Amino acid sequence: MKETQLGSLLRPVRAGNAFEETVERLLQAIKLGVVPHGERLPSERDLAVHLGISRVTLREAIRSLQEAGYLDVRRGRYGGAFVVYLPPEPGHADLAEAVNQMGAGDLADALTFRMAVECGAAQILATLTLDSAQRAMLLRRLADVNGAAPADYRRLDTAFHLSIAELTGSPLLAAACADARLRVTDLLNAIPVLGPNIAHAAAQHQAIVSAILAGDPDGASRAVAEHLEGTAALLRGFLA
Amino acid sequence: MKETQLGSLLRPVRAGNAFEETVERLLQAIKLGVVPHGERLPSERDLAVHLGISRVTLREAIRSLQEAGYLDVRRGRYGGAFVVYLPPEPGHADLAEAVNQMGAGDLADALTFRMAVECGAAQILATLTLDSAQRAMLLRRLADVNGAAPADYRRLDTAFHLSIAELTGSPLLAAACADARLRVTDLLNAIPVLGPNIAHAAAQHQAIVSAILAGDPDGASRAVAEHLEGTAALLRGFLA
DNA sequence: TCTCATTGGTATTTTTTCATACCGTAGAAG
DNA sequence: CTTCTACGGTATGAAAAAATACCAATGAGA
Repeated sequence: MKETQLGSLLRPVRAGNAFEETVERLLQAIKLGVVPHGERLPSERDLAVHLGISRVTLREAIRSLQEAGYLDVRRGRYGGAFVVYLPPEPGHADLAEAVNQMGAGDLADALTFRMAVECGAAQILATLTLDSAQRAMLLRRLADVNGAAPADYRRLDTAFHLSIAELTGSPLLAAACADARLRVTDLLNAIPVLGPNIAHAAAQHQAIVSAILAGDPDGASRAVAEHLEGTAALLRGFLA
Repeated sequence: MKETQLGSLLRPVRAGNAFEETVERLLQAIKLGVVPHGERLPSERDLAVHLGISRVTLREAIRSLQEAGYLDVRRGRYGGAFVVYLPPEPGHADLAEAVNQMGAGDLADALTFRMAVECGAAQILATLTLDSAQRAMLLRRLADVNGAAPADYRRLDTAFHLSIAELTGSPLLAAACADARLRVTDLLNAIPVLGPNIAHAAAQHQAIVSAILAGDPDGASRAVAEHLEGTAALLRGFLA
C-alpha cells in the first residue's frame, strides 16, 4: 500500500490537549446555536461525563469562554452556564476574513467532506422506511427553518440538516455531519441572510425532503448536492 | 434545537486514554495491511509526531503489540518495529464471534456510516475531472485487487476502496472512509474469501470505476451502494 | 576494520488530567 | 422564613502524558 494511505490511518490520535479541544467544542456548540442565547448548558457534572473529561478540565474551558464573554455563569440551584451569544450581522468583509483565516486547502477539504457526508446521509435516509414520528420530525424541522426569523435562521437551518443525519439512526454519521458543519460555521455565519437566498434554500430544502419521503435516494443525494453547491461556490469565490 | 442534537455536538472529546487509542490504531493499521507483513513501521520519533503523542506513550503501545506478537522490534540503525501478521484463515465461527463482540447497534451504525461516506466519496470523485495520473492510479488499484493472491486480497481491496476517497483530495473524507473501514475490519477478515464472491466483487469494482471515469455521480454512488450492501446483508444476517 | 548515522532503550522532570471530597450559594417549595 | 437540594467553587493527591536529555546497539559503507 502506498505512502499516502499511511497518512489516513496513522493520523493523529489526539487533536490537541483536552482543554483546547473542549473550548473549541463548546464554542462551536454555541456558535451553531445548539444551545441558543439565554439557554443553559448541561451542569458541569453531566457535561464532563458526556465529553469524557474531568470536571476540572471542563471548568477551565468554561472559565475561558466566560472570560471571552460567551457564557454567563451563575451559582446556586437553577444556576449554570448560560449562553450569551447573538449571531453577528454578517458582511462581505467578515467573509473574506473568515475565508482567509483557514487555508484554501482546508476550506476545499471541509466543503468536500461536508458534501460527501450530507449527500450520503440523505441518500441513506431515502432508502429507509420512516415511521410517522420520523416523518413528522423531518417535516417539523423543514417548517421551522421556513418560518424562521432572521436571527434564528442559521440555527434552524443547522437543525434541519443535522436531523437528516440523525434520522438515519447512525451516531457515527450524525457526528460526521455535525463535524462537517462545524468546520464551515464561521464561514456560513459571515454570509448575509438575504431574502432571495432564503427562498432559494427553502425550495431546495423542500426538494430534499420530498425525495427522502418519496424513497428516492439518487434524488435526495442530488438535491443535497445542489443545495450545498450554492454556498460552496460562493465560498470558493473568495479564494481567488 | 432538540435534545438529540446535543449528543452529536457535545459528544466525547476523548475516546479513551492515549495509550489505548494508540494500540488500537496501530493494530488496525496492521490488520488492514497498511503496513504489510515484514514491513517496518515509521521510526518511533516520526510516528510519535504523526500520531500527536509523546514517544513514551507510543513506546508503551508498541511494547504491548510486541508482547501480543504483532511486532518484531529490532534495535540499531536499520532497525525498527517490523510487522509480524499474516491474515488468518477465516471461518463462520469466527464471524459469529466477531459480530457478537460488537453490539448489534454498533454494527448497524458502522455499516450505515461506511455506506454513507463511501458512496459520498465515489459520487464526488465522479464529479471531478481526473488527470491521467489519477486515472492511472485508480485503474492500477483495480488491477491490483483483481489480480490479488488470496492472502493479499483484503489488503488490496482496502487499498482500492481507500484510493477512491483519497483521490477526492479531501483528507477529512479519506480519514472518514479509513475510519469506517476500520470499524468493520475484524468482521470482513472473518468472511471467507471465496471464488464466486471475488468474481462478483470484481464486477462491482469495475462498475464503480467505470461510473467514476464516465463522470456519472449517481451511477458511482449506486455501484458502491450495491457493492457494500452485499457484505452488509451478510453481516446483518448474523444478528438474528 | 572502523565510522557514524539511525534506530530503539532508559531515566528524569514537568505539565496536564483525573478522581475525590467537601464547601458555598441561591431559589423554589413548603 | 426555613429547608432542601441542585448547582458552581475549591482543595488535594494520584495518575497519565509529555518534554527533554542521554545511553546503547547495529549494520551499511568508507
